[in-house]
Amino acid sequence: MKLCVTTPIYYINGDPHIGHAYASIAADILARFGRLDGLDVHFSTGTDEHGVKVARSAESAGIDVVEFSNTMSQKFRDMSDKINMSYDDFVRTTEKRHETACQALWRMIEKDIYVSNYSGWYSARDEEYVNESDVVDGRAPSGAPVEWMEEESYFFKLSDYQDKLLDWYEKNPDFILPASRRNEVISFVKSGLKDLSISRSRFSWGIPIPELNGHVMYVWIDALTNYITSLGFPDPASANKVSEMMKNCVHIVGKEILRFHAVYWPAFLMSAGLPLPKRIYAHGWWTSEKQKMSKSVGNVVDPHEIIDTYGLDQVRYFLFREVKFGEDGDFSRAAIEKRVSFDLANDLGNLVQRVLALIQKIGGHVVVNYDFSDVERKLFENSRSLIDRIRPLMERQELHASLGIVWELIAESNKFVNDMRPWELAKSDVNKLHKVLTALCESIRAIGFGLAPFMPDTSRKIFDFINVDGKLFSEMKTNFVDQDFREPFTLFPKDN
RNA sequence: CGCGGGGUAGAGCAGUCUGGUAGCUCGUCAGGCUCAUAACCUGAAGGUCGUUGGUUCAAAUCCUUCCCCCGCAACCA
Repeated sequence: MKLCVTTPIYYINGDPHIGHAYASIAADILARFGRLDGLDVHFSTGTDEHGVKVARSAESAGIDVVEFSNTMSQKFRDMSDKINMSYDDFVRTTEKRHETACQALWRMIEKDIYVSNYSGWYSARDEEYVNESDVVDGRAPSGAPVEWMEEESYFFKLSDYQDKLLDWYEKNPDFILPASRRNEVISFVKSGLKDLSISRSRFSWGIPIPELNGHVMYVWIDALTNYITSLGFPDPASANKVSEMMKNCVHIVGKEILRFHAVYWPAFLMSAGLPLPKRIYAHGWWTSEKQKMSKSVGNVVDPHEIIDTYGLDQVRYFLFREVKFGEDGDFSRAAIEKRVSFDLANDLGNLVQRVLALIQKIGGHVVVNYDFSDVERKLFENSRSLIDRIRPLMERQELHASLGIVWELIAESNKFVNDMRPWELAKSDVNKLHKVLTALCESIRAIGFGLAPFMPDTSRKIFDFINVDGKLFSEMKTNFVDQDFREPFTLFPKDN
């Protein structure tokens, strides 16, 4: 079984912020879950580097556009590494392989392409077309005057795909999630699709259209194609991989770019005769301390800063526990501090600590005993079934709910310790004590696996405590054997 | 009258389809327990379920009036 997971390719016009990290971590969680589940995973991310805005930013910074792109792209790569992202490939749209892929795709959809004139309100000062609804009194939002402009452009016959797309959405009701977003897309498509302008001749920082001087591809084909560039398209040797991976592909996107992925991209793929992805999942946006993030307010959350302050796994956990994936949420210091203290230190950290400390007290050795009574059996079964209960949630990208299930097991385990009072069993019933500890080893291992996609470092530490390999979920089906355990250390120290 | 979602305890939400004592998580207060960075248990406070009128033995739930909030409304990377 194959699984392809993608993040958007990030536009390099600004520095990475917590929103970029959020999308990337979400995709990383899905990719890690897939690998632990034994799937053949391809996980790609990258940067989107063409367009007039980038050319202009480079110019105003007095830097060559290629050098500018290198620098900015590296910032996103640094962010990806900072968040412990397990990507297999980082696609830059300025790479030669991507130019090849875009031009090949262009040829494959050429039957749906025609030349005409693109017209719209153009702001010479901003060097871009302005959305008609944003033009007020002949001025762009920037205040610059606009004029009606026409230029030759190539168009994609998107209008021909309206019915095919609606048919696809109907036959694949989970193609777009969450459902509320799917409804928006469907209503948009039903309102009627216009053909899409897919080239520009007014600027040159882009991918040249094959055998056509003076035109470069305009955003859509250039950007969206990255997903198959990463799979080796158009190399014939990769054809099978492209096809199989795309069928099992989950695109994580921001809600602001949903339409491109849910309408334009499937239309291009249909036109090219390539398989459509399995899922387009639109995530929400974060506010910062209840306010929209903006440079002028000064509340933009820098992933590096926040990770240095709270720790990587703490941040990864917070982002996917605090808010239901797909909805908007608020990022606040108070909220993350509370989650770290209560959920991580008190619930999770303390569970691991109290159990392993107990084992140390009895000499660091557990005599495994699966001859359970009903109480231990219940914890054992809930532990062994953990991943099977999470899997259907992960298949629908319900990341928040998945963590909720893990915390249910953590709570159950803590309660189990309270109820069984193993510190007393150590004096009264050693045989029973080892059954209790065996059940707790099972639950801690299950918790480690449940956390593994979300908090890889923490998970690794837990596995090391209990001598678990931790590479595949299938390990959870094996019984523990008698063994010695080392002294544990505190997973989430509270520094007053 | 563009399409859609929503207004339920301090916060975030479920419940509305298939009417029947208003629920979950977190927070607050009091007690118990304590192996541990503690957790758990017991009890308590806190809601006229946006508004108006109606149907009904009974309405958060069905019908109706009005108010408010939020998405989407195409070239936005």
